[in-house]
Parts: sequence; C-alpha cells; structure tokens
Amino acid sequence: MMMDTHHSNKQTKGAITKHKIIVEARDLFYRQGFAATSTAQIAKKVGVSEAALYKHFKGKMALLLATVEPERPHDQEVSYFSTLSNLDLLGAWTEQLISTVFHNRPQYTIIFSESPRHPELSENYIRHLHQLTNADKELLTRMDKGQLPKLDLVLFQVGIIGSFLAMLTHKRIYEPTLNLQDIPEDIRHTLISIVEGKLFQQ
Amino acid sequence: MMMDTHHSNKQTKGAITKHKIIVEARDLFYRQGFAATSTAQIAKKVGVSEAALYKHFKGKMALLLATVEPERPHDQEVSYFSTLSNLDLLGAWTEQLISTVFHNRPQYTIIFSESPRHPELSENYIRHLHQLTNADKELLTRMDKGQLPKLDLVLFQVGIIGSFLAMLTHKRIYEPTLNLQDIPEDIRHTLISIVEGKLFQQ
DNA sequence: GTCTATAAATGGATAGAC
DNA sequence: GTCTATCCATTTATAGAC
Repeated sequence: MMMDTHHSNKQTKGAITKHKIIVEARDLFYRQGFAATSTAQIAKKVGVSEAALYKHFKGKMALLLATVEPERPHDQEVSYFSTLSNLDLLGAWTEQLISTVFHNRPQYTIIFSESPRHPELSENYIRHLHQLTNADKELLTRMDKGQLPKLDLVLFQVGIIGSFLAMLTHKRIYEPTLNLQDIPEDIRHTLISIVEGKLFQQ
Repeated sequence: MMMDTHHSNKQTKGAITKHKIIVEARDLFYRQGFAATSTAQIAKKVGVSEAALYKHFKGKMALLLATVEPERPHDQEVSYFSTLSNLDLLGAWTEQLISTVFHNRPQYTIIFSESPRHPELSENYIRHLHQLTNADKELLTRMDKGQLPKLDLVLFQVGIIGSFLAMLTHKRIYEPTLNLQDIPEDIRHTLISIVEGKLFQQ
C-alpha cells in the first residue's frame, strides 16, 4: 500500500509503474500545464487505469509534487572553482546553472509556472534553489571578501532561470521544428554576456 | 448581438458589462491561470449569468484573447532618445520596458504563461513585442551604425521580461504581504545593471 | 441583454472484484 | 496491483422565457 518509496532502484512491478506514471505526468504537466491535464489522460498514456494511478499517489497534487524533483547538477570540486578568475568563475557558474536547468526543463518549467498557485511547490523550489553548489559557494566567498560586488544570489538566479526559460519558449513558439537537444547558441551567448557584463560593452 | 466593439468609449450598458467581464476575467486568469478558471467563477465575480457572458464572447478562448491586450507604453519623442549617451539610452530603454510590463503585469503574465499552449495568443504577443518603440528604434539605429554591439533585440526583450516576471513572482511567494505598487528596488537595480553590463564590474 | 434551467461531457476520486 | 464500474461535482455551452 505504501510502495517502496525508500528505494531508488525501481525493481518491483509497482515501482516501475510508479516511475512510468511520474515520467508521463511530468511530460504532460510540462506541455499542457497542471490544470489542463487530467488524471484520465495520464493513466491512458501510461497504459493503466485511473484506479491504479490512485494506488500510487494520494491525489493529483501528490503526483505534481513527485514530478518536480530535479536531479542535482554534476557538481565540480571546490578546488576547481577557486582556481578560476572572477570572469571565468562567473562563466562556469552560468554554464552550470543553465545546463542544470536545460536538462531538467520540465521540472523547472513546472515549478516556475505552477508555484504561484501551489504553495506546496514553492517549498520544493526553494529547497533546491537554496541548495548551494560549489560554484555558488565560491561566488559568495568572493562577494564576502569584496572581490565581487554583493547581490542577492537567489533572486539573481531566479532572474537568470526565468530569462532562460522565456527565451527557450520564445524559440519553440517561432521555430516549432527546432530540435532542442542542445542549448541554442544565441541564448547561451546572451545569458553568458549578461552575467559577465559585456552585453553592451564595446 | 455583435456589440459595439469598434467603440473605445464604453457607453452602452452592454459595453460596460463587456468591459467588466474582461477586467474580472483578466484578474482571474492572471492569479489562477486560464485552465483553472471557470466561466462560472468569472460570471459570479462580475455579477451576471454565464449566459450573459456567452452573449459577449463566443467562448472562453475568445475571452482569453480579449484579456491580453496590453496598453501601449507612454512613448517618448525620438529626439529625446537620440540625445542620450549609450549608457543612458540603455537605461531609459530598460526603464520604459519594465515600466510597461509592470503596469500590464496581468497581460504579460498571461501571455508568457499561456502562449506555449495557445498559438492564437502568440500572434498577439509578437504583434506587441515587435511593435518598436522609439527607444527600440534608436537602439537598432546605433547597432546598425556600429555604436552598439548587434544582438537579437526581440529575444533579448523576451529574456528581460521573463527575468522580470520571474523575480516578481519570487518576491510575491516569499513576501506575500508585499504591496506591489512600485517596482521593488532590488529587482529594478538587478535589471538595469544587467542591461548596462555593470553587474559584476568592479 | 439578461435571466433560469439544463444539456452533455469531463473532472477527480473511490468501491469492490480478482 | 490492477481492473471495471461508478459516484458526484463541475465544466463549457446553449435553449428559451422575459
């Protein structure tokens, strides 16, 4: 009845089904939005009955929460970041951030678009955004030492992610054929330039 | 039956009702999202029956389209912008952009969040974003002359707006008591610094 | 132009058999 | 753990009276 949520390896039949449900629900929430997606549609896509779906999740809301767990970025060693110049550190920080967001687009898109309506989601959101990577820590250290100007890193991060997701959406709308396997070069360039402060520098 | 949609002055009773419907629907779409808002809820808030609502709009979709018409920014004279230094022009451009977005938050929020799902909305979106202000034109002129680096202005604009809306949402979530009558200073500062390229400049 | 009443379909969620 | 069948509230939208 409780399923083996404490296992990360999906071995039992039930766990496999549960995982499938999460994957398909995430895809639908991402593409159609939470409210516009019905549990019937999810069940159909997974190939199970709605009743089965409700054995794995208490409700649609519990399912939403399960779909937004982002994977951690491939974090580098602290020592690596500490060797970088300010500019290179900022570049590496940005690269890591947008790479993480890009490879977890569905999760981030769902969180950013549904958070205002679902406070439960915000908790998840801050839990991840506030979890500092080594690049974050190195940035904060240098801000403390006065080597970099101080700013609200979380707010800035939110801004960068919001900007990134908006540009990706824009491109998808006007180039529907676009295959988004890699981060489009113009978007990457714009973001890196923004962070490194050379957007309108001559 | 067709109402006087060609008049901008809301004089007749029907037109007043129609305007009220748009205002209340916009507010609900903004706060709850399109899919999560029912026509019954809108009608109740306006104080009319659903049937009346459907006399003014063919369907929920037509109503959505009616809610996202942004007002034009208070555009300055070209001569004003042409006197500015590059940095001041960028500052003025950003100020005008975020001011327009801020005072039409519901419209921009709805457009940005619902566009991926509703292609009809995208047309509206590009119609407005592509409509160049005088500040836009001056920027493009200087890019052409090589006085400023060239970049995709629309994509950049989308990025700035996405960033702005995300930061506003972030603040609203973590400071629910916040009275958003003016643009929060930290957000304005972050955006201006981004555009002027002095975010991490020392 | 606005109402009441209602159609017709779909929404989330559960009971109970296997 | 999964199914069929079903409950009941809500959904968009319309018919027809006033």
